Amino acid sequence: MVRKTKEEAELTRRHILDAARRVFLECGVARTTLEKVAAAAGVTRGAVYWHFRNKTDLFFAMREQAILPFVDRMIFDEADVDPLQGIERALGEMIHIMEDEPETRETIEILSFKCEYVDEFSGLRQRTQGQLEFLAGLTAAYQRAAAKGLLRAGLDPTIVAQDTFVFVGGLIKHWLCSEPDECFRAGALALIRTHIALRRA
Amino acid sequence: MVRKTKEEAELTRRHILDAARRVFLECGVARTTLEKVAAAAGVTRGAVYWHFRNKTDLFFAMREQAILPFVDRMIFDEADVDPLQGIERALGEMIHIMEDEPETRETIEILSFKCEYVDEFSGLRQRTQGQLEFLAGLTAAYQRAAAKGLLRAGLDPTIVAQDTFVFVGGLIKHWLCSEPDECFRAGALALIRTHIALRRA
DNA sequence: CTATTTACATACATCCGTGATTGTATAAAC
DNA sequence: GTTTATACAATCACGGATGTATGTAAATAG
Repeated sequence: MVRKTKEEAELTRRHILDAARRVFLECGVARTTLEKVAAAAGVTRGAVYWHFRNKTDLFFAMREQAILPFVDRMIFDEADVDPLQGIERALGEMIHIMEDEPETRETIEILSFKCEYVDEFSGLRQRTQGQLEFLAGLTAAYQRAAAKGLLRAGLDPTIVAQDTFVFVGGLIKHWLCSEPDECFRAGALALIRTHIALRRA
Repeated sequence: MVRKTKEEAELTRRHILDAARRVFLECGVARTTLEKVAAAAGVTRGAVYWHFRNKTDLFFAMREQAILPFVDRMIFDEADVDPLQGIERALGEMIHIMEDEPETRETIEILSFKCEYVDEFSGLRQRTQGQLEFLAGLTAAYQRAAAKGLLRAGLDPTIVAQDTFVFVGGLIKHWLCSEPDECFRAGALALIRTHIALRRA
């Protein structure tokens, strides 16, 4: 049997994407061969080339799929009574996503440590749209906190937002570097709590 | 003329290392070919293979050379009257190194965005000895600050040290991502100042 | 029921990077 | 002054990855 129904084809497409993530994670993007991906997906390179133009296309497709749920859940509620708590909740949400959504975590791990930002990938390195929105959301939330008198006196909402933005970048990096059983992971939420508490009036 | 004197040979070795850094930075480690490195250094692959066993060897040699000065200058003075200011100075020093030592900055940029942590490189990803020492130094400095009553009440030195450690990781990442003329770079020192000020009693 | 398109598998041509081998002129050792 | 080791350059053989071209059987359209 060769020709598949549309639903089956969509299924193999997903299989290929899943396989790509696994192989990217294990071999790195550069050393990943479409042959390896195909084998991991139980198909041949023909199938991969049918669904994706080349490795780059496959990479971006995988990225898109995993990044979407991430940004969707990183929203700061403008009607929040306590914006600082809202920020803390959002950061905690990040940790939880990485904890119990392996697909997303693995993709972030690939983007962080398993690919080289050159040529067609160099565009990803500049702050992406999602990152800028996140920073903007942080800034707005801190401004709302300041307006409510919840922010410690003398703190510039813009600066603290950048500080938290930087903190998040480092947090993700170190969280991914640490082993699953390492105390750093268990302490991540405490770290976030301290981070926010430092800014509270 | 083929055979060179020892000093000349050492010079070509340095040329190759410099060229490797440039090519790694532009092409990424994976897409860097020893032919490119050789061409950039004005020699042939024969010379490269004479001085280095292979690309991995060359990579680690480049890394060692640039990382050494970095850790040397990241020392916390135990006799410091104001440990918090000592930490602030150390973090500022990092920024200054990245600003006016292009070799070190480029190497860190390669390590951050231009190589994939798989196989022979995966060992670099776990916290290295230098990183652990840095974290230990931070913790000790914060403990000294706490003992002197300089740390804000209720703060655990271990936690704040981890927080600063995470902050540093994020700071380097975002600093490298930002363009040289971007306001983020100019504001880095202010960010560090705020970061420390938040912890002061 | 026929024609056409789909969803792949298979086969092929090409290039590119690597490592090893060989060649060689000179510096250094004795 | 001869020998030997050095510091490369030049050449070669090889595998491996890519993209494309072709084959094909079944699904779908008409």
